[in-house]
Amino acid sequence: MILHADADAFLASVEQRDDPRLRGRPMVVAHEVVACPSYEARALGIHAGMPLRQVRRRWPDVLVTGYRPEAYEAASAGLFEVFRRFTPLVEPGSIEEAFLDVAGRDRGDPAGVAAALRTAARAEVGLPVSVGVGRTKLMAKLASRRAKPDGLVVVDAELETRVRPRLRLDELWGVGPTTWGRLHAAGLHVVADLHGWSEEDLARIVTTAMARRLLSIAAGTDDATIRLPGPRQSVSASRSLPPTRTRSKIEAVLEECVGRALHRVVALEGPPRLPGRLEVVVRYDDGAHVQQRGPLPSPTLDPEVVGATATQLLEQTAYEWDGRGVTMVGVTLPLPRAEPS
DNA sequence: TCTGGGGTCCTAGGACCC
DNA sequence: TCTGGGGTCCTAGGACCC
Repeated sequence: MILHADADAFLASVEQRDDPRLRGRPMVVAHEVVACPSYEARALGIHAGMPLRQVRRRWPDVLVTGYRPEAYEAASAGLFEVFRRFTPLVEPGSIEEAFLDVAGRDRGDPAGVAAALRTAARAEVGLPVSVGVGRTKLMAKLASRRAKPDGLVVVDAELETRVRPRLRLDELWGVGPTTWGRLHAAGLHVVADLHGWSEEDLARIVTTAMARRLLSIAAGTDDATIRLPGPRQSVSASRSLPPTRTRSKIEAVLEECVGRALHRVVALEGPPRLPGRLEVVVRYDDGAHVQQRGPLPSPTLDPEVVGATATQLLEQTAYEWDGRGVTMVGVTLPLPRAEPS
């Protein structure tokens, strides 16, 4: 069986763990906008993405904390240490969630393992972790969603048989607004609607990979394989800013992003990995993104060289001649595959 | 109806080689 | 010299995730 373990309101829970005054109270982790509300804040109607100003106006008593990235990374490391003690087959989904394969482990029934894992995470890391148990990754993930907050849900074979055909397609992991729009337009709403469709026909509506995945979900043969994480493929840094077209400001923010990204590449474990290419992204005040990519003169971690290339790519976005204001700039450093040498 | 700051994966098309 | 077929690699652009 597959477990999906997911820390509840991760950022807010770390803050509440570290500051007793925040416990049991509506609070948010925010910087201009809400990144993570505590469950007490969610009960009021506060959600991620809400402007902080609005929160302060409507709920003056809600407590606000800033970000502490180091604390979140440490908490994440602690959680994964606990996970890996239960099984080496751990597939990270993000800093706060993972799939675990506990089949064939001599540790009792999966529900018992899941309960023990929740207890261990609470005792050792101090965080509430919800766990879903299912035959496939999809089932485990849906189960953990329903287990929140701080709960455990097991989807056994019988429940799966009843639930699977009725799943809404937009609930499925990997189906976003675009794909859902296409499926909906074709009259497909729940998994059972896929009955009788061939991959060929479905691939005329969505991509072939998506068609294949959807049909495997309908057939109950969807993914139950844990994939162990490989080396990181890219490192990026970005910063949003008030709408501007002032070149010096934008270039300064870009330089800062280059510095942060390079710093993080240097900090990666293992042999050094030198980026040979660079991507620069600009977001305008209407939400549109523009990207420019190009090679570095040679693979390097030299901030001067990377910064110069970044500035050139920034020029190539032609932001200065665009009427719109720039609200975000960022860089991505694609990393070469780490070669066993 | 989407903040901000991260990431991954898939697909199409072109270059290049045999 | 031209045509056709095949494979691989790289890049650009999206969609989606937390």
